[in-house]
Amino acid sequence: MGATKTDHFTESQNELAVLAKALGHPARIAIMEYLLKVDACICGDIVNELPLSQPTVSQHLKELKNAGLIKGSIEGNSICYCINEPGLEKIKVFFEHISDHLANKRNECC
Amino acid sequence: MGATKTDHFTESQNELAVLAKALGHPARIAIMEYLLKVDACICGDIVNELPLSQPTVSQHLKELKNAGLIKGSIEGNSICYCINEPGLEKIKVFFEHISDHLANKRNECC
DNA sequence: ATTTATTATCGTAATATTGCAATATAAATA
DNA sequence: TATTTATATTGCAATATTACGATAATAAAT
Repeated sequence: MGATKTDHFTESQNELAVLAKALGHPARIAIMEYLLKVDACICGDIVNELPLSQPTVSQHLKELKNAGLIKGSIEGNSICYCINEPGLEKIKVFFEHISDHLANKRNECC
Repeated sequence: MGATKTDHFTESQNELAVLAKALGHPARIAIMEYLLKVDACICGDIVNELPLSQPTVSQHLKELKNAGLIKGSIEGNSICYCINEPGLEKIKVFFEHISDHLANKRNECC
């Protein structure tokens, strides 16, 4: 045991879970926020922005990339990272759906 | 090692990470979707809706509750679970911010 | 070609998560 | 009160995540 039973859930559920999981670490939230703040593809200095070692940051970047939340391209002898919109779009839609539901019908039982 | 360095990040970053992490499992996405679908506090049959054992579902419910995404109250000899709006609001705002940023300025470098 | 700078991978230790059987708890009902 | 019903907790095994030092890989600059 210990492994998630992904095959028992829908593709959509697994996809959302992967995206949410990728954001489920403060370092990865910090990376996303930084990429938004500088408003550009950022080449390099993400490591300097975080209180973590270079290998650890590299690993977090890899996870965000695998989840489809950021993308990176080679730019000289550094790598250019930026936000990948399609990935974010999926989560955004999920929360929009939730908001719609909650706005339409307020159940008061709890 | 192995423990997340929460004290090196801001409160907001940790808070968002906790919320995202709670949604980072297909079973918990499924629970949220079910609570939305039935559009009511649901008393009981969540276990029947999921391909997991009762203790496992109970544990997932606990995690969603700890993260502030759902709330539960005792209702006879069962428990009434429903979505906790303030918790969802925080993540929604995070994604709205991201959307705004991306809408305003499209960088084409990647 | 060698150095320098930047990012990725490997190896490993510490910790966390996932899942379930067994058991406990609490309320309703016979 | 005993029984049923619904949910929670405990304990444990399997697996995943987090973090970093050491090392490798890559590409520009010298």
